[in-house]
Amino acid sequence: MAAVDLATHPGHLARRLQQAHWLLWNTMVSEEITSPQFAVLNALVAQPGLDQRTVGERVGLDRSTIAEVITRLSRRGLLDKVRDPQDGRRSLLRPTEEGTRVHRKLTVRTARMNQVFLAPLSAEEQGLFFDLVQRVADAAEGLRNPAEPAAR
Amino acid sequence: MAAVDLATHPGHLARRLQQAHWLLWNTMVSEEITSPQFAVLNALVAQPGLDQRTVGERVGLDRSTIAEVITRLSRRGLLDKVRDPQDGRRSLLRPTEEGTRVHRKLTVRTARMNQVFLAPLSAEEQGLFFDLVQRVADAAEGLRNPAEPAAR
DNA sequence: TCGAATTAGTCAGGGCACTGAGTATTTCGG
DNA sequence: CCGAAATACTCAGTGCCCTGACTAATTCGA
Repeated sequence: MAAVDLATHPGHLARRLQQAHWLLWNTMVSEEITSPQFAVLNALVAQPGLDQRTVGERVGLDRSTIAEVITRLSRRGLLDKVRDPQDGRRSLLRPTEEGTRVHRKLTVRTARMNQVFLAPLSAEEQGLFFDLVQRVADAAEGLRNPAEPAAR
Repeated sequence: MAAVDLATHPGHLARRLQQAHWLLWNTMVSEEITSPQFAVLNALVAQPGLDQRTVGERVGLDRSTIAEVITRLSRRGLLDKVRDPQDGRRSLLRPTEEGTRVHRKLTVRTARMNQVFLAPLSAEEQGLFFDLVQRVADAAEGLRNPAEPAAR
């Protein structure tokens, strides 16, 4: 009676979108390495020697989650983790050779997957898709840090 | 060197979108009841007496996940779960009074939250957002069931 | 009618995501 | 120089999400 239509709820849609992506990733890219794992690997290939916190920030994972992801990647031998001799709090990360190789392989597959994923949209629509989703996500993330204290 | 820009990856964007939504839900709707839990409650308010599988289908959760969500809702006393006397395989679900009350309360808050979430977009853009995201999600979900065997 | 599918649900296992509390290390102010 | 604050990370706890293997119940066909 008083129920709403979930199709009008952007959050529900967001969840479905991610599930859909997960499915496609799993079948077209890899069953071993997940999308967040690839994101971490990608960040380290771009800039080896980053510490955990920074990588997490770059790919959008909190301190706990990034720790888990790194543990798994390290267990698979795709990255090395060493204590920073300059600052004993940090762990410095860099991809292994195997990690670099895997990253290269998945990059190709990921590109193909993205095409399939966005295939239902025209080129202009794809641009729009990125723009709209990014603006919504950015705005909501912005609400987290209540925007620099106005005064001073 | 060979790293890609994650901003061009729809999957990464989808993940960020969902995280953003989760954050907003948590602060504006409820810290107790999650968005998937609300979706299940909503389906049962619309149609009490559904079985687990059907509810899962309606809200987009697989058999295992729907079972967990229902356990939690039931533990909180928001729904009743009874064996179908007509078909001993099924569990029939219906919201309790408390469940209905909670659903009503959250419906109001959810509407407010959705407005804030989509605030960065104009009215037309919001329509577009729904259309684009829905089409991408639908298409990917469609790939799961390889579309009715062409020749019978 | 009786045995082979089919169907609903459970269970174990792996992974993502967040919070709050706790530990170790560094930095900074007095 | 030394203690308080900040910083990086770990750990425990909760919840979502999926697969594959299993159990119980029903249905369907020979």
